[in-house]
Amino acid sequence: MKKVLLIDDEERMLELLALYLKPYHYDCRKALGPKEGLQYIEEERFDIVLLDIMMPDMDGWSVCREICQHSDVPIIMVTAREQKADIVKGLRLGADDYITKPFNEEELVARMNALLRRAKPGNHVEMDGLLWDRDRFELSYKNQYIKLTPKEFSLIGLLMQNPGRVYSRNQLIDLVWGMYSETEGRTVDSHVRNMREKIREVGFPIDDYFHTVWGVGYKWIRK
Amino acid sequence: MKKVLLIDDEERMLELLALYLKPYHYDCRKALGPKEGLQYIEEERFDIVLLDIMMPDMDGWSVCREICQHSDVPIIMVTAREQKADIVKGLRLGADDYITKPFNEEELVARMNALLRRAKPGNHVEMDGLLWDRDRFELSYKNQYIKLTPKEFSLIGLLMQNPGRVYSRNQLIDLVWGMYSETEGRTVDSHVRNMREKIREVGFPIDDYFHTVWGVGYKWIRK
DNA sequence: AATTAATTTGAAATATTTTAAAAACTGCAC
DNA sequence: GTGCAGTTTTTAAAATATTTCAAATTAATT
Repeated sequence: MKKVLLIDDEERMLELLALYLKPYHYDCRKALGPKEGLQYIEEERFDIVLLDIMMPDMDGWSVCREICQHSDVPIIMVTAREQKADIVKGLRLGADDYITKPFNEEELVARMNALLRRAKPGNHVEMDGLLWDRDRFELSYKNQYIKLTPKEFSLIGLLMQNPGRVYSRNQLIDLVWGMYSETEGRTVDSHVRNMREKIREVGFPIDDYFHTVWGVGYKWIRK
Repeated sequence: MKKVLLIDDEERMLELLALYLKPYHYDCRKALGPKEGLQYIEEERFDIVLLDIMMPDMDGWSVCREICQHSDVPIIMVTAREQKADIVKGLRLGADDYITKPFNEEELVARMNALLRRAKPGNHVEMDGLLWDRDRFELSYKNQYIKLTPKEFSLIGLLMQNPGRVYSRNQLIDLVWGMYSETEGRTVDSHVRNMREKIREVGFPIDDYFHTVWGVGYKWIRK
């Protein structure tokens, strides 16, 4: 499910956009105004941003530039019809496309998909703000990076990608260490401990998610 | 220099487009009609295609579909104004953007650049004063030039153009040395060391940007 | 309370990266 | 061709970081 960030200073427009996108199963986050938008950008990872460029507080161009500096996320500008000069300016600043109000549902979705299709797909899972990203080899929570060792990283990745499923110590060794590893089961415990500690430190409620299943092993539970 | 394929069935329109793009140093190939266009696509590699969708011989949609099957090249449709339904259709078929006739030079170029930027890493990247420029084969920091060997130059370029992504030693060898190189992974380390030293010397805080990911490889992080 | 399992702890064993220096190679001028 | 200067690769050591493992402690189960 693709995560979309909607930035507009009109509550009504946010609702409208979200309504349009609902049937397509996008996961929409609504940001009322540029400040809130930028805050979200810093805290979470999005697949695409829809940005209204006519906001009074801080102009859309600044937001566009800021976003580009912080990440590579594709941006679609939402703008009033017939302002070609502005459009060119936006594309120069780093936006990828624009759509003019009033717009129709079909075009909006088509443009979003065209951009998403071209953006490189990554391998990642996200749970309540905790983001596991294989390509970056990073685990982060609200833009705080948690430095993990390779074993810790693989371990939590496996569990997060299969929420609900219990893995015994032996299964974990087979899957993370590789089949026929000589490693003993108790070793897993050490890595689990170290990992839990590191994640606790950044404020993520790891104990609500990463559970010990007594006498069996460990599991990640989806809230 | 970016290679552009223009497909239209009017000689005049081809000339016009080429004329528009001339000052921007694109390398334009003109294809008169869809047949010729598809032939070029099969024979050469282009960075972008401008496709007129109103052609009598074979309709633009088929061409669009064909091109997408043959390659990943970004496509901008050129179309008469106010045919929103058509636009949506095109975006679904694999086009990335459209522009309506009559168009102005600025918008055309802006759209092309936006697409090229996303499709392919550009010819130069800049991070906090450190400038990597492929055309000049130069890395510089605050107007001090850092003399790098070819391997060092490619290495840092690859990493700077994909900030955040981890590259394993083997991936780096495939990408920088070329696939099927016999070079061993440890060799990368040597080049990394030499490069770090050279960049450190001019005062750039390379260690804040160029990170070792223990047990995995190296990555460039965007601050 | 007895039993069993999980967690913590720290130190030893392993693995990886960095450093440094030597060897092999390359393109170029003579 | 030969020799040179610079580049690239290889190699081996020292420096770091991770992984393992076993003993001590704590927690859960019966």
